Amino acid sequence: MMTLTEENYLKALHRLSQTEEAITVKRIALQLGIKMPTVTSMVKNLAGKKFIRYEKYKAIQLTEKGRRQALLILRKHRLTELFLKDVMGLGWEEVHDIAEQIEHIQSDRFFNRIDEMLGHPKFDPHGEPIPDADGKLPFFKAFPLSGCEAGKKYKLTGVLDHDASFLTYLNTLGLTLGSTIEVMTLHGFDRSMEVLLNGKVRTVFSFTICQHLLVI
Amino acid sequence: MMTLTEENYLKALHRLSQTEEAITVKRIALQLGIKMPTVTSMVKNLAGKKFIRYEKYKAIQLTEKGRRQALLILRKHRLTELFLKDVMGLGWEEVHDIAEQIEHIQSDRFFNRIDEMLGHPKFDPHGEPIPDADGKLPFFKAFPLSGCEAGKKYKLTGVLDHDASFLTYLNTLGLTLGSTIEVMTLHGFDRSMEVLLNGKVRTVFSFTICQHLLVI
DNA sequence: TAAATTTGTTAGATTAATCTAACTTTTTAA
DNA sequence: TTAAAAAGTTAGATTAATCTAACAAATTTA
Repeated sequence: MMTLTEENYLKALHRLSQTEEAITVKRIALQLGIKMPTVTSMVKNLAGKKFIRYEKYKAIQLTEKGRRQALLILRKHRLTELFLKDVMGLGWEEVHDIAEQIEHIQSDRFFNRIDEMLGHPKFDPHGEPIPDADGKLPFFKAFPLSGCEAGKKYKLTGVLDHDASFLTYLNTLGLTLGSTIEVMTLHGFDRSMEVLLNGKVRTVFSFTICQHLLVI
Repeated sequence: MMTLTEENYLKALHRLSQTEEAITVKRIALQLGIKMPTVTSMVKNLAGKKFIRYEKYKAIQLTEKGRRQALLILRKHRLTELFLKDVMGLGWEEVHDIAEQIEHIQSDRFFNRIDEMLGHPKFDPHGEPIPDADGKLPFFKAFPLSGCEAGKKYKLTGVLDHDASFLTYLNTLGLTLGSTIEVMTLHGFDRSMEVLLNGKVRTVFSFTICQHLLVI
């Protein structure tokens, strides 16, 4: 049985493994808001349990066992978010913090029932793919709005920032998953862009915002 | 902010306060399945936080603050049980262990939404009264079947044992809340009784079983 | 390439929750 | 009413997760 803290480390490790950069003690510490020595000792613990590969001063890697475990927690998190939104009627900006707690509940019955009630969904309320019961991820082809061309029309399929403040901002613009985003003008100097949302609302997105919006 | 362990102590304390017997270190230790010295130290901690009154070698008492806190946890537990049964379709024998975990979730939004979806219910799936958001309990007049008379007919309104094995046994008899129980014969020697359930099933209840069935 | 900076590790302390062993107080019963 | 039993406390150890201070290795940069 894993502790709650171990589960949170695995989740963080998985998130960090999704970028190009190597997984370092520093990055884990930043991600979790704790100090490096704490990470060093936990990393030794997780290595002892074969969730990660670790050698002093080297980059850290999830093992297959660790990756699988992380994806099963992610599955519980994302199923919970969708349940909170679609069954319980909460907003997409408030589901993350609650799911963060419920994902640690130990009960297959509970999560399988959620999965059934939602009809075995493939994506959560932020457009993130939900791993299946075996820890396998569905194929996923969206890319960030920051890599888009002027004059084209896209569909919002996901967001990479799950903070309530960001999502509440999107709410005020009437932006939800499935909304259209037409890129009007690209500004090279700060990489911001002028956009038309749902054919109605006209505004400017900073580069940071564009990086956090996934479209197809 | 209370720790999970402190919350579990308060719940245990509240349960123990509902019988005649004084709350002792021994009873708390038995209730929680831990050793007495552990209880002594936690009891000092809870007294420091004004949840209980404690003097060495004396009986322990919940303060008003402690009682209120315990009832708020109980509220979350019982709302969750009803939600798991009525919204998620789980059986009354499997909801307790899951609710035991969910009751520690910190989110007013979550539990208020559950309360709303259930229409502000007054009783959980085991017939236990649900404290309101202020920690007040609804009036409750049921009594155990063990105190009943032969030849009379009663309605099952609650159970005092929430173990899956006990509830599964009731399931096999077709007993649910609202079922009728007619007491046919009382046996003085072992205080067991012959009963007729829902006018159909005839069986014998041991004294222990009768103590765990609440009726009106 | 050597010095400075950044990153990582070790050692040792702290807190919460638990334990066992030893001792003390209270209660029961001979 | 005192001796035995039960209940309770204290002292000290353990584990998980965290910290700070000090040191060591790796990387960057002048």
